[in-house]
Amino acid sequence: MKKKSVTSHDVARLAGVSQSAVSRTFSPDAKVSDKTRKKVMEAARQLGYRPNTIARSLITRSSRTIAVVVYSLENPFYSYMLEKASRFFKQQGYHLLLFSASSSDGFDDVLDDILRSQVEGILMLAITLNDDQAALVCDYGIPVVIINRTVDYAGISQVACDNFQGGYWAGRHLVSLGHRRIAYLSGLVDSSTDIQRRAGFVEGLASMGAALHDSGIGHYQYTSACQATRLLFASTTPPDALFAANDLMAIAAMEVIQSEFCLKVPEDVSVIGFDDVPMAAWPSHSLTTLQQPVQTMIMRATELLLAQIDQPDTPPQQITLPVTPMLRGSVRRPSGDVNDT
Amino acid sequence: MKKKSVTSHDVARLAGVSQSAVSRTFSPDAKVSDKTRKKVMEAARQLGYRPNTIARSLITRSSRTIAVVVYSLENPFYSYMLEKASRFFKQQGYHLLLFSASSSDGFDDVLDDILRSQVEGILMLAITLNDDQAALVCDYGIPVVIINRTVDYAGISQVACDNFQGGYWAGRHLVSLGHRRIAYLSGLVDSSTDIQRRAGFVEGLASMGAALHDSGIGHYQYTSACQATRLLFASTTPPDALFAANDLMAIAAMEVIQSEFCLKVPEDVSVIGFDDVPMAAWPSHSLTTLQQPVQTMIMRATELLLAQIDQPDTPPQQITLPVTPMLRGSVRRPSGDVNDT
DNA sequence: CTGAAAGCGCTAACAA
DNA sequence: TTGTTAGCGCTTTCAG
Repeated sequence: MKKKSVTSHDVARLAGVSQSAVSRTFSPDAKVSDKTRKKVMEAARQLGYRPNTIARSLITRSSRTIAVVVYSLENPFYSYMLEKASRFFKQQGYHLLLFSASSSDGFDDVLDDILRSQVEGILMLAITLNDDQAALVCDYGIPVVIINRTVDYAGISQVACDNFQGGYWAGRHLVSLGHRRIAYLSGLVDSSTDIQRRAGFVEGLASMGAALHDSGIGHYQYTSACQATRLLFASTTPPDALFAANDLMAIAAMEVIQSEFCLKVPEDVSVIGFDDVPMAAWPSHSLTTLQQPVQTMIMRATELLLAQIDQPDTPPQQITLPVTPMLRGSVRRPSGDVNDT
Repeated sequence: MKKKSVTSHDVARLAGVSQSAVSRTFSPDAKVSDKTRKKVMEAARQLGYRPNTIARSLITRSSRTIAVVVYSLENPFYSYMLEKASRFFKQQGYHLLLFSASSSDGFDDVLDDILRSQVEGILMLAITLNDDQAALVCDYGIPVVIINRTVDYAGISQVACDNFQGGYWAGRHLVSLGHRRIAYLSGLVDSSTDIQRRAGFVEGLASMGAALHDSGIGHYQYTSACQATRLLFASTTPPDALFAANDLMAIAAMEVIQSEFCLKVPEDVSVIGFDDVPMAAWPSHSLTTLQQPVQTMIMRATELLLAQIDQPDTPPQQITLPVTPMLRGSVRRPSGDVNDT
């Protein structure tokens, strides 16, 4: 447990070369003779030398670090993204600095923290920026890509899915199945995804001459969704179909519906989710849901971020990807000829 | 998108003070007159100044950054830990640098990367170090805490559960329930957790006069566990009880058993898992499992790491916490008087 | 309490 | 190709 700290000087001394020779040896685009390099490498090995990234960052003004901000990792959808992002950036030679933020209140502090850490880009998973925050980051000239949340600020990139369309499909599908008491289980009511999914859903219902029967709020979380479901089904006119703003809540709802209200899915109640997390396909859930192309989303987001870092004049983009309905066992089978979108 | 970069000099100039005054103002233990501080703060605000963490780290030789290495985030057990760790360290003023490593092969590169980044501590989730790696880190004097994996190297701290005891309980419990064709579903056969759980299990069986009937390997993953389960149950003498090395695999097994082999859990097959991830308690799984005290584990680990950073003479510790059997619906009810451990 | 000066470990001109 | 020389933006003595 000796606190040493081998510097390039030490290596230079041992190798009998200048300190810059050492630096060059450890620089990607070296211009060093093989002889020098060999000497340096040997000395470095002997001393256990490793270049100090911090010092390097200070002078090159590039930390090769990305800040990833997550809201919660409870949802496998985001832990999957995080994992993928981690591998992608590592492969590109970037490090990931992980931040978590509960809400966009108090995010000011987190943002301040991020800005001090000299990251070269920010990837936000399901978190948004308010106008001041957006202005701040833009002013700093640091690229941001927001996944699954929108922000009304040109200059900030975002990657999301067609939430409206997904909601719309869900609405029409449930009506087409003959449901009439159709409820919506919100995530966070002020999140853009929730707003869009809900709007699409309501419009989908309307397009079939139906309307929203009831709704609850599940905060995109399991336990909260269970609670909301209890409220919904304790009503004198409980829903016969439910569209939840994400899979985690849809599954929570199914658990409550089946185990606490002794209703059957899909016989008594149809349930549709959103995301298509791996779990949704497990036989015991068999959740009909709207698939978001996670892989594509994270790829587009990470590539976009890198592009903006490498070429600061790359224009920010708002990318919207299509969702795909995944028909599984949690909704009734169509009874007869309904023409569905 | 202007690439500025306000330094303490700029602030000093505007505030009409020296650059050191600015530095002091932004140092936690400042010794600045209120008048100066006020001037500095005003100038800083005006310019949007934020101290450069990198420069600070270089001179203070402390990055206030912890490296967290994860194996996979598919298992909610670890994504939960990561989230908790993130919040804890943030609260302590530390940043988290996220690394992922698939196996301990090729971990050399990751370790090299970590060492270069001047982190002050390393937290490893379900990944271990080989002797060389352990020696290397110790030599660098950088504290490491390994969660859920052991390493034969004094000087490295580890936090884990009594895996042997957990396996032992599972073994005895299944036999006591009258099972005789008892199988084990391995995670990664060379992981310490798997080795210990299996050993405890086998010994538990033996203590009741039973022996392992069969086993499979599920790599701690869902899909792999499904595959292993298929093999196990396609046998002419399929198991009537299964102990899986983690919950994810136990759930995978139940899915396959029920949906593909049309067997009932627990009537035809009893299943026991390990971890007690939140999902295990969901009614549709209702998995009997051995609870690891995640909260405690992560607390102990993070506190230990911090202690070792703050006081380098803090001795490394090997912490083993007890596991708690959680009896749920995935195992038969005891039929008669069995005396269980 | 404040400013001047000396670096932290490294990269990047510039000369040799 | 190499060594020499300036710093990167900050903290930290050390005088004043």
